[in-house]
Amino acid sequence: MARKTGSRAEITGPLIRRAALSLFSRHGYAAVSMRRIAAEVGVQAGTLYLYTSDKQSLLFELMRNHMEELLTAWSREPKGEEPPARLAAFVRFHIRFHLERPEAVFLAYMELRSLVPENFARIEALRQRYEDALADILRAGIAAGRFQIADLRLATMSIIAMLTGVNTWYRDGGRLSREEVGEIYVEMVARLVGPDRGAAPDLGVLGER
Amino acid sequence: MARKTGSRAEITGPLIRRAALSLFSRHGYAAVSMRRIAAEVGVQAGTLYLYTSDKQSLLFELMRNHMEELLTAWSREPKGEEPPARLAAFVRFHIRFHLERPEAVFLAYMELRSLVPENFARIEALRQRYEDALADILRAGIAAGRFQIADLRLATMSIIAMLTGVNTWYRDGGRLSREEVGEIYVEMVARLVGPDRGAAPDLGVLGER
DNA sequence: GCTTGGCATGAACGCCCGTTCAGTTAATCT
DNA sequence: AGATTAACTGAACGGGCGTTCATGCCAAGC
Repeated sequence: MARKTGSRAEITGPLIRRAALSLFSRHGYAAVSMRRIAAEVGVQAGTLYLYTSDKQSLLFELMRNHMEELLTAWSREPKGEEPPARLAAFVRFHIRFHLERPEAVFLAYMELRSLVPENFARIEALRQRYEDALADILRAGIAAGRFQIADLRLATMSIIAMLTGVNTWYRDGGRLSREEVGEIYVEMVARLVGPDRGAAPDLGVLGER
Repeated sequence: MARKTGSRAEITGPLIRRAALSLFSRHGYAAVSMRRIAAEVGVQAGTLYLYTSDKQSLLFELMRNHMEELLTAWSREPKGEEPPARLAAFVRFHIRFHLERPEAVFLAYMELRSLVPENFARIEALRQRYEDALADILRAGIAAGRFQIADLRLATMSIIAMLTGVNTWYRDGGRLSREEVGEIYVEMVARLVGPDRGAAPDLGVLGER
């Protein structure tokens, strides 16, 4: 028979990570003390060291966990065959995934400079793999004559930047749903990469709103 | 007769602001102590308080100064008449201005959360005015039938995000000059906002590289 | 009922923080 | 030469920092 509840440790660990994520993302790594994290969880500062070796590791594990979830989730995403469909899938996935975990996204973008060099390199490598996933789609689309792109790297960085930018302004309960935002971005990104209009929805549908 | 050199105070003040900008942007506001800024300038910590009322004001003045320079510079920029030309001017201006002062840009984007609410609101208002400048161009282009845009706000945010993103990867001495990057972005933004191809340079020119 | 061991405490360590201010220096003015 | 003043020092204030560790608690296993 299964346990009804986990041991205390099995609960406290995640609680610490959740509190650290929330506080780090709101106030910044350097501005949040171990004592403040502990207070949020309801324990003393010393207790944190039963679950993490030090403050830097706590930050690094949060960021690594986020980046690995991102890569895993994208690898499991249904993507379609043709480059335009794959690109549309990437846009929808990116917006949905990032809007689901705004704190982790904010942390991963803002606290890179708080990582010691070794940890920075590891996170950077994971981020690079994600960028490459998009670049691969664009490259395939160029090769297939479906995209018209002046510079692959600049197009890649532009798309990532505009998609991630959604997190800075989107609020639930606003004018547009997440899905509506996703569809408008699918359209804008499709224009950005070239003249192929085959797989993109007709603008008129969105224009009617 | 005019003074040969300024008084010490006229030199030390700017030195403090420059050191604070550099350190804040590299390590973050919370991670930089007043003593460290003072050491960079070559004075004792107490001296800083002859030039700023406190650490928060030092940060706020740096951010406010940056945002006001941004708005002033844009207001003085030659812009052209037609919306497509104005949009291209905005793109070129944004990239040029931001690449000229990466530290201030980084600070203004990363340290908003370190501002007390009153200062945050003031910086936010300045940023809003800049966004509005772009939104006004897009609105005029829609009204003139030159742009085809599904959602004005989303297009505005997308363009700002992709342009500001240049600062995260551009390095002098790299594959492309600032001007080349600017022209490629002019082209990508032109596609984003609609089918009007009149004012945009032919892609072939860039494609030849 | 007693022992074991996982879990948490809370005091302590040495250090750094933002800010103040009485006192010192050195240039300028009369 | 002496007075004035702007510029800066360096010590001090109260407090918080990350981290360690001897000690205690209490539920689980015998």
